[in-house]
Amino acid sequence: MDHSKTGTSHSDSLLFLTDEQLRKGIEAMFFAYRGFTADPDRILEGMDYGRAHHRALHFIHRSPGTTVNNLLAILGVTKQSLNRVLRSLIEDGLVESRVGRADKRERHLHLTEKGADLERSLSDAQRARMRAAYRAAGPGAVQGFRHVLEAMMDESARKQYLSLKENSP
Amino acid sequence: MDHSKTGTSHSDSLLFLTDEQLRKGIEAMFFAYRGFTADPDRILEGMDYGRAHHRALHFIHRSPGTTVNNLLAILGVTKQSLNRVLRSLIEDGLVESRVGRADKRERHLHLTEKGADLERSLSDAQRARMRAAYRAAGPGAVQGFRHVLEAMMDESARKQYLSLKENSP
DNA sequence: TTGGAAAGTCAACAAGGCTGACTTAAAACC
DNA sequence: GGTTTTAAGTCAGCCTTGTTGACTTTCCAA
Repeated sequence: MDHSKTGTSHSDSLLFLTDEQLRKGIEAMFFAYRGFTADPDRILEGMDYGRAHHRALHFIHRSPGTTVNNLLAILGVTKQSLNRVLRSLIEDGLVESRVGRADKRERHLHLTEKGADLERSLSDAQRARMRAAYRAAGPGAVQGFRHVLEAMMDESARKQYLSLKENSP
Repeated sequence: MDHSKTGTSHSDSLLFLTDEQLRKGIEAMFFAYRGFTADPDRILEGMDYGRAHHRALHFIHRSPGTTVNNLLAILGVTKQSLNRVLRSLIEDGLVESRVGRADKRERHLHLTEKGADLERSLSDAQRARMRAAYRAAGPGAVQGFRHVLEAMMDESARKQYLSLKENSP
């Protein structure tokens, strides 16, 4: 297989896709993801919580009343892994677990006021960075950013991403 | 603080930056990063290696002869953490560590043929996904994608990202 | 020649993934 | 009504990848 730049570029209808360009994109993802998680990580360090707790808080906030099974599917982790995180959040009074009314096997998850406070401080920080990045890149860039990211997801992730509240495109 | 949609949108010269939009961007990063790492992860599972090994191989490939200290700065991990990864790669004959000529304290890292083979299979998979995403999103989107990601990085990460071989913009 | 930087090593630990086995309760099925 | 399936939770144990702290060896440079 030929991995030189000419290998993909000359035979390709989209000439801009050199391996060089692709490598830059890959590295951009790597470095940007670090920035993306840096602010919440900073807030959480020192507390007993980590990135896993942040993710749980985010998706419970986004979809109040979601079930444990739902959350498992979204986060893509095992029940045991999530349970550890969820247990500490419930014990500390950040998350409330309510027995389902229609189906009593299910537990519906909600943030308490305290949980909502932490979630807000985390997402404020993350949104601030995202907002700054969007502003710096300009309106046109935002659409492209989202398009590429959506195309990069696995099928199942894309479905989860697109589901729930559909909003203005 | 007001976190409703109107809180940021009405007083803002860039009207598209609603909290809703920002949340979508945040979730896009989360789901896309999973897709981004999925293919290499699949290749590495079963081998004794993980994502940390992939990262080391990538940056040694990109900058042959880089020193350990250099690599530490790029990867943003501790010496001990990298050392464990590097040791196994060297023991398995994927990476070669050469004593520096000018400064014999330094070790310069190179991929062996075997190491280059693995690196190639990993980056082939990752590039294929990136290429598909770029194609699906179209030429205009790629610029926007990169602009937003670059703006999202920390200062130090951005410098590292922009340094080394500068290529066609 | 001495101080300090670069590299490596050892020990111990934590977060957050994983598998496998098992319980409980409730729903769904036949 | 009895059986099977499902949702949740738990226990035990493992792995990877990150961390800190203490220490040694090498060797450059002031």
